[in-house]
Amino acid sequence: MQYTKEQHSAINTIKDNLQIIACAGAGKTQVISQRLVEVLKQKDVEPINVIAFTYTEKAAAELKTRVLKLCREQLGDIKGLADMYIGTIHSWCLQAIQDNIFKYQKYSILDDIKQKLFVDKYYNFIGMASVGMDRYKDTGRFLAIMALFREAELNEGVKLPEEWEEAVKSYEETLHKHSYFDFTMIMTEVIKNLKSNKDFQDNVLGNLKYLVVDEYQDVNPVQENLIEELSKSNCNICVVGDDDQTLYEWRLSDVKYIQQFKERYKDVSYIKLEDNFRSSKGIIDAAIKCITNNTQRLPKIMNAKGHQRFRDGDIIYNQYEDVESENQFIAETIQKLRGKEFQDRNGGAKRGLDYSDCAILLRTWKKATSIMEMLAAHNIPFVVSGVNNLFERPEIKASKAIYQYLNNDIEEDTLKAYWEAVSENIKSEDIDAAIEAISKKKPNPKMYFSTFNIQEIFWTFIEKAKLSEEVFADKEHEGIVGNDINEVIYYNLGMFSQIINDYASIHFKDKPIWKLKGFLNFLRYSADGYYPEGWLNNSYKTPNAVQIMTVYQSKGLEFPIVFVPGLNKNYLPIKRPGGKQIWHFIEREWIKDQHRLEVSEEAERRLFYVAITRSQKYLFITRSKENRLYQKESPFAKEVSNSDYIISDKNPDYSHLENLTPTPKKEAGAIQLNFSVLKAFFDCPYRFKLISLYGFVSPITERMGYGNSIHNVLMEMHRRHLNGEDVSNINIDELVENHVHIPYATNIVLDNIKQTTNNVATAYLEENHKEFDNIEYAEQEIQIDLGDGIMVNGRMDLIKKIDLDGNESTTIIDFKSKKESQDQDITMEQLSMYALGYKELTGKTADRLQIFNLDEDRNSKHTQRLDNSKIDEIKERIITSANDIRDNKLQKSCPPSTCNTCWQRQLCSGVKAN
DNA sequence: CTAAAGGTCTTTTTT
DNA sequence: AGACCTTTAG
Repeated sequence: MQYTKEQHSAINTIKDNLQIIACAGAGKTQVISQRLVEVLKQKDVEPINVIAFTYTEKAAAELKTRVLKLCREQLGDIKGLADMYIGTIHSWCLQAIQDNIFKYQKYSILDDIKQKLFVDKYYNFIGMASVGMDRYKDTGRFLAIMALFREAELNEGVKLPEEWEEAVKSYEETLHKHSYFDFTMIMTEVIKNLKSNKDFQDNVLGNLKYLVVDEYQDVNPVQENLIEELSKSNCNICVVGDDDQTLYEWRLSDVKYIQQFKERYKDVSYIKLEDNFRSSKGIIDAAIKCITNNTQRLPKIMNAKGHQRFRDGDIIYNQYEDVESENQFIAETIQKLRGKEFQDRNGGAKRGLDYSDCAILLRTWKKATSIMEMLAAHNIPFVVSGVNNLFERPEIKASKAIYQYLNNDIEEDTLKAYWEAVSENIKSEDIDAAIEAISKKKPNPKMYFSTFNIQEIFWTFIEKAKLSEEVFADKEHEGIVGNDINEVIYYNLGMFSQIINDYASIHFKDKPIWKLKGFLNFLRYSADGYYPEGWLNNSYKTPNAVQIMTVYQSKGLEFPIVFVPGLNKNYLPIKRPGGKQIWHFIEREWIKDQHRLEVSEEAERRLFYVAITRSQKYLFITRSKENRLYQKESPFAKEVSNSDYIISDKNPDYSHLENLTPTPKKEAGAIQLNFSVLKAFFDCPYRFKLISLYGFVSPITERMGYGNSIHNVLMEMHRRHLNGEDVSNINIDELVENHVHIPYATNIVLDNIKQTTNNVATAYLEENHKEFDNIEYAEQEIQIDLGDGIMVNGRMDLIKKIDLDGNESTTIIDFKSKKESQDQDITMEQLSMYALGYKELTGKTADRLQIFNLDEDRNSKHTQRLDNSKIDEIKERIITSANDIRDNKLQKSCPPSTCNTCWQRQLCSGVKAN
C-alpha cells in the first residue's frame, strides 16, 4: 500500500494527540487501520490498551475487518486481539457498565418504539402528566425533550423549571425501577460512574492508552463529555473527521468539538488529508463550488488525486417541466450506462457497470415513490430502505385481522377472506381449523394474563393454517429484487412477529382484554409507519439493484454513478417544518447553541456536498416543477452550475464507451456470527433463516429470565473470586436480589424463582468453592476472525484448569438451566467451536467441555472430550456456512431427531422443500 | 403592491 | 396541526 506524505505522517503520529481532518475519499479508514497497527507494534502496548469508536455498527465491522487483516499481514498471529475495542460508543458503554457494575447485567435496552410503549404505559409515573403533556399524542415530543435535556447542554445561568427537573428524575427512576436503559442512559451512567466511582474509574481507565474517535464531527455534548472523562487516563487521543460532513446537528452533534480540538487538548498534531482518491476532477470541482459557499468551516482544500478521468458528459444538470420527464431521464440513463466500462482501482481490471453501481440520493422519503414507479416500469431492479408500506401488505393486513377477530371487530368470514387474499394456495379447511383453534383463546375478563399470549396465538395460527413458506410460493407473481414472493411474505410475517414481541415485552402483564385492545391501537397508531418491510432487514446480502436512499444513509459510501433528483427550493434546502413542536413546551433559550437544531442553509449545503462527493465519476443533478412548494430552483443548483465541468444535456450519448458484461462490484460484506446463531445453522439452516433472517421471535413465557438470572449470580461469584475476594461466605441473598430479574412473572412466581435461585446458588457454592482457585476465566468474551469479513463472537461461561492426579486438564464449562435450555444434545460442531474459541483466546488447546446442569434438586455434570484435531475442520465449516448465509442457501435439511424437538417446527411444519 | 387563499410539510443512530 | 411558502385576487 502506497501512502501519501500526509497519510504517512498521520499513521506514524502515535506519541502526540492527533487531529485528522480528512476530506471525502481521503482513504480515512485505511489510515486509521494502519495507525492502529503501528500503535500495536509498540512493545508496551497490548490490544486491551486500545479503544476505537465508530459511528455505526457497520462502520465498526468494516474497520475491525480491515485492522485484523493488516495485523495478520504485519504482526503475524498475535493473541488477544479481541481485547482491542472497535465499536460504537453505545456498545462500549454498555459493556463497560455491565462488566464492572454487576447489577446492570439484568438491564435491557429500550429502542425507540419500546420506549414509546413504556412511557405511555407508565404515563402517570414518568413525569409526563405533571408537565401537562397528553398521553399518546405528545409522547414523541416528550421523549425528544428528555433526550434534549439529557444530551444537550443548557445555556449558562439557566436552571430548568422544577417540573422539568422532576420529569427528568421520574423518567430515569422509572426506567431504573424496571431495569431498562434507554440509549442516553447507557452513556450517562458510565459518565456518572467515571466521575464518582473510584473502582469503576480504575478498572476502565487503568488499561486505556490509546483512544481513537472516528466521525468526530458528529459527536454530541454527552459523547464529548465521555471522551473528556476517558482522556483523564492520560491516554493518547486521535480524532478523525470532516467538519464539512457534519450531518447530525439536529441530533445534537456539534462541529465545534472538532473545530476547536487543538485548543482543548495539549500536544495536538494537526494533519489534513486533502487528497481525494475517490472521484474525478469534475466531481471534485463541483463539490468545491458548492461547499465554499459555507462560511463556518475549517480552511482546507481538496485535491483530485484519484485515477478516475473526467469526460465531458459525466456530470449533468438538467431541468424538466414535470417529474415524469425527470424520472424518465434517470431510468434511461441507468439503462444507457449499464455495461459501460469502469475501472474500480488504478491499474485494476475493467468491468461493465451494473445496477448496484447506481445510487439515487434523496432529501426526503416522499420523493422516492414516483422514482420507484418509473424504475419498475423500466424493469430496473432497485432497493429502498425507508419507504414504509408494510401495513399495506396483504399478509400484514391478514395477520392484524387475527386480532381484530379476537376483539370481535370483524367476523370469521372477513378474517378468512383476508388470508385468502394473501395466497390462493391456502386451503379453506386449514384456515377454518386455525380460526377454531384461536377462537378458544379469545380473552375474557376472568382470564389470567399469561394465558392470553399474542405471540403464541400468532404461531398457533401459522401452524394450524399450515402456512409454511412453501404455501406462498408462486411462480406467476414476482417478488422483490432477489427474493421470491414466498420469501417476501415470510420476511413480513417475521417482522410482524417482532412487532408483537415489542408490544408484548412491555404489556405482557396487562389484563387480557386490555392487552388485546392496546395491541390493536399500537398497530394502528404507532407501529404503522415505524417498521420497515421485513425483507429490507436482510443485512447479509446486497442484491444487484439500484440503491435508493437518503443522503444521510449514504454517508461513508461511494458509487460510480450518483443521481441527485429534485433540486428545488424547499426540498434541498428543505423548508422549515411547521406543526406542533417541542418548543411549544420548552423555551429555545434554555438550550445552548439551540440554533443548530433548526434548519439552516449551511447544514443543508453540507448534505448536498455529501451527496455530490459520493460519486466516483458520473453525477446527474436534476429538477422539475412538482407541486406548489417545489417550483423554484434550489440555490445550490445554481452554485454548482458554476463549475465548468457541468453541462446540461437531456440526451447524453455514451455509445463511444466500451461495452462490457455488466458485473456488480464484488464486495463481501462483513458478517458477524455468534455461537448460538451458528448452532442454529448447524442444526438446520432453515431454522437459522427463521430466527436470524426472517426474525421470528418465540412467545414470551412467565418464567423467562431465570436462566440469565442464575447465570449472573454465578458470574458475580466467579468474578469476585478472580478479583481476589474470599467468596465462600458471600451474601447470596444480596446476589439474588441484585440479579434475579423475571419481568413477566407475578410476585408469587418471582418469589418462588428467587428461592430456587438461592437454593441452586447456595448448593453450587458449597460444592464448588474449593475449586474456585482453578478458575482461569469467567464469562470470557472470545472473537474468531476467519478472514474474508467473517467474524465469530462467543462467550465462555467458565474455564478451569483441573489437576487430575498429576495431569492438568483444561475444561470449558457451559452452564445450563433445565427450564430454559431447548436441547441438551451437545453436537460435534459445538464441541469443536469451543475448542476453537479457546485456541483463539490463548493459543493453547483445551481438553474437555463440561455441561453443568444447574438444577434445583442437584447439580449434574456431563463432560465430553474436545477434539482439537477438528479445529481446522470447524473453521472450514464456519466459512462455508457464512458463504451459504451470504448466498441465501438455507434449506430445510435437518435429521428427524433435530426436527422433532425444534421449537420453530410450528412455523415450518417439518415439511421439507421440494 | 398587499392581503387572502390554498397547499404542503425532514433527516435517524445507538443492544 | 400549526407554520411557512407560493399563488392568486383585487
